[in-house]
Amino acid sequence: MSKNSKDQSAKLKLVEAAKKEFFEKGYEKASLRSICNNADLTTGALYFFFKDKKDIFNYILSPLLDEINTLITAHYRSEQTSFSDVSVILPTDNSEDIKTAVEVLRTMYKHRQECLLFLNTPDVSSIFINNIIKYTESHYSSIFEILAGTNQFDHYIIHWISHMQIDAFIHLFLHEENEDKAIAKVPDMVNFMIGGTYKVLEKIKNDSNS
Amino acid sequence: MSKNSKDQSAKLKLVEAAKKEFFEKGYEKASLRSICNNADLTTGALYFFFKDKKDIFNYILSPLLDEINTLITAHYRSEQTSFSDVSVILPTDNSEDIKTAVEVLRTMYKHRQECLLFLNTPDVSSIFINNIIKYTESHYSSIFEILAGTNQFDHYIIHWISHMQIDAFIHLFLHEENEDKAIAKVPDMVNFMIGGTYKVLEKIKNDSNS
Amino acid sequence: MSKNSKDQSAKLKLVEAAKKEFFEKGYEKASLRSICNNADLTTGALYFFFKDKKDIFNYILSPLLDEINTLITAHYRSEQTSFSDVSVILPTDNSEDIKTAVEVLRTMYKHRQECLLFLNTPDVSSIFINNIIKYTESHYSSIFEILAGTNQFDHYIIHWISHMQIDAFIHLFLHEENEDKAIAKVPDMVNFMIGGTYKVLEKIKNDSNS
Amino acid sequence: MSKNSKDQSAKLKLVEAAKKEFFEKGYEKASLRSICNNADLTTGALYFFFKDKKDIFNYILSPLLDEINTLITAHYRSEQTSFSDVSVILPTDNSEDIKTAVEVLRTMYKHRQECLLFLNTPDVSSIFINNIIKYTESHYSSIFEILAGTNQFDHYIIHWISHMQIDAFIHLFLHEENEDKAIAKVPDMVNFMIGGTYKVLEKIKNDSNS
DNA sequence: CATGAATGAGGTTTCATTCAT
DNA sequence: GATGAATGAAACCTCATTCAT
Repeated sequence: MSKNSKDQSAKLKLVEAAKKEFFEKGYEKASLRSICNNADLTTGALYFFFKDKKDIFNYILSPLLDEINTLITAHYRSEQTSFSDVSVILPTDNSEDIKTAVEVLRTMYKHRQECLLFLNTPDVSSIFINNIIKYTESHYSSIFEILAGTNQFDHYIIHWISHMQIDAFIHLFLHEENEDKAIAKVPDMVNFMIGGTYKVLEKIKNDSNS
Repeated sequence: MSKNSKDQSAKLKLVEAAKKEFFEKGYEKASLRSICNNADLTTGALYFFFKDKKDIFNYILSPLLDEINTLITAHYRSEQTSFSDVSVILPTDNSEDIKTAVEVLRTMYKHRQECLLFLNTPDVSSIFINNIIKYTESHYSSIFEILAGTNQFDHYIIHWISHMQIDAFIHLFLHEENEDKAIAKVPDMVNFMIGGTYKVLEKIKNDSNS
Repeated sequence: MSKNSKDQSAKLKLVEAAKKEFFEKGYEKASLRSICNNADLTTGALYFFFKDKKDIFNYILSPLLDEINTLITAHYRSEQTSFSDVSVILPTDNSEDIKTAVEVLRTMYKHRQECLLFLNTPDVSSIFINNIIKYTESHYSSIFEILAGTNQFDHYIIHWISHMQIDAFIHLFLHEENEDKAIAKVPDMVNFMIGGTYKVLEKIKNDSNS
Repeated sequence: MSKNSKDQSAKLKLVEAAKKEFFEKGYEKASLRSICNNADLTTGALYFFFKDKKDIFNYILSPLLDEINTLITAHYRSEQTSFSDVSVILPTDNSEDIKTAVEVLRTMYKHRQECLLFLNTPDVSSIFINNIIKYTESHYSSIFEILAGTNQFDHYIIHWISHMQIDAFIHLFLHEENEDKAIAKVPDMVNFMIGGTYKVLEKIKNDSNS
């Protein structure tokens, strides 16, 4: 046991100081010296635990990103197997999508600090987010082709809808610090997206019939 | 006259080199030394033409931002005078908004390079964009209250719709290099937004009646 | 142990090089690059030990200034308690002042190099010296009012006498490198000051009687 | 004639801007660019009129320094011829000295701005002032030997008295902006100096008799 | 006379990183 | 595990000065 309850392991102290520094100043402007000073340690100590600046940054984000990755890949794996009767009234039966999205949202709130940092670092987050958008996009692509009965339409609209869907969750997360309040807003957002998607599908059908 | 057609004025050379550097590396990581080297000039020369790093950055962006500001302020000035019969079929009569948006889009393509740089520099662009979102938001707020017949609803949804509307144009601009192709996609996006907005309004009405 | 007696700690080498540079070129024109070159170190090393240019400058002067401040404040504290029978033959009983002044002089010689640097940097020294002059002035002010029996006289003369008294010690320090020789000259200077002060007091008395 | 009464010759404008800049920032920190900007001219113009930074600085000071030099040299030339009966009551018959000093003081006030600048630039003024002190010193030296009847005394005291005498005028000039008020204070200062000098001479006589 | 452009050297400061101890 | 020292490169910026026009 440590002599003092305020004692933390050096690594933990570094990580805490780094989170603060990275979030406040951004990755580039964050100073390792500053991190070490705030952790009451020297730079040498940091380099014992971490390879370099990127390493400590990744170390902070990896629990969050791993968890999200797990959720997403699980989701898309299960999706390929299901996908049966789409003859429903709603143009998109995205109840599974929503379930996953809510899970992701919960994970984001669980690691709120890290997630804010992540979203504040576009160089890192954009790649990750774009990947998720691409998954979403290919998913919608199949649905659209089935529901519209054609693939003769501008696929940009699908990319955009996918982007918006992901962005909607990010926007929610950034504007509402309370997790439950955020989740309560999800149905409205989904409602909006369904309304929009329905309209778009309608137009595609009209265009293909004329 | 210049000896050689490849000769450009030093200021122009600096600006071109700076655009490239700023876009590739971002404002913070852009190096004035590097800009000057690429422009075949010394750093002293840059400081003859520009006060400091910020100054050359602003110099690059100001034509774009000035033009957009002019468009937007003109738009919102005219809006305060009109706003009469809303008893139309479409849930939102945003034809004027769209006209302005398309004008803004045209301006963005006119200064495409600068606009990409601008959007790539969140520290600068986020403030500007958030302002436009706020304008849009207050505009939608009035419309929603009238069309829904109540203001007893979560205003976050309006903020989000406003955000999406602006974001839609930015997304379009970033993903489509051809101006006319981009503009051709606007109706689809508007269609989507109308469909979504309609759905949201419907729900608000139902909720307020029950 | 160091490999070589010529090895000094890097900080010491920096301080020595800085003393030289600051004294020769003055604070403003002194170059940190030049200091580091002369200390066989890089500028980064300097910034490990010192916050900035001011910091290394202050580091050099503070032992001197702290010692002098201690002497002066002790002197003025004790003075407020004494100050009893002024019915002495000498117009000014400044034996205590002289004692303090000699102590200050000894401190100056103890840190001769630093003191020369200090006096060579008017931006820094003038504030410090003016404070001491002000103390001296208020001291003389009381004495003059008592001895002259009036305060109807031009107080500028007191300010000037105070200035001269302080300046006398500085002049002595700057012109005589040997401490004991300098101190040997103090009585003559005091003698002169007493002669002058006596004359001035005489005149004030005459003026106030007429 | 100029088109406009506000038009000044370019040289004059430069000189006025330079006086301000040099006085406010000191010689080293003064910026030629800044001077030229304030004079609404370019650096090239400055270099048409003046060789370099030193040149414009000297140009500003030379009228003052020339006038003072003329006064001083005239004074010391006349002095070598006079100097006859010293069998007077006053230890030093310095009526001529005072007359010259007052003339110098008047010249200083005539060029007050330049003189403040001069005194604010120790690198320049100290040489000039030391020269005057040396003149004064050699003058006092002769007087002391005659009046004391010996030259067996510490000549430092003469150097110091000379320094103080010059310094007294500078101090007066710096602390009193009104010329007539300043001159009115001269007799008190002279009185003090005479009192002090008398005391010192007395001591020298006593020492040489014992 | 004067401009406007450009140089080149120098300034202070910050930083990630390394390494002997 | 951790320290403290040191590197070396690069950062932004300022300046007196020059010169073709």
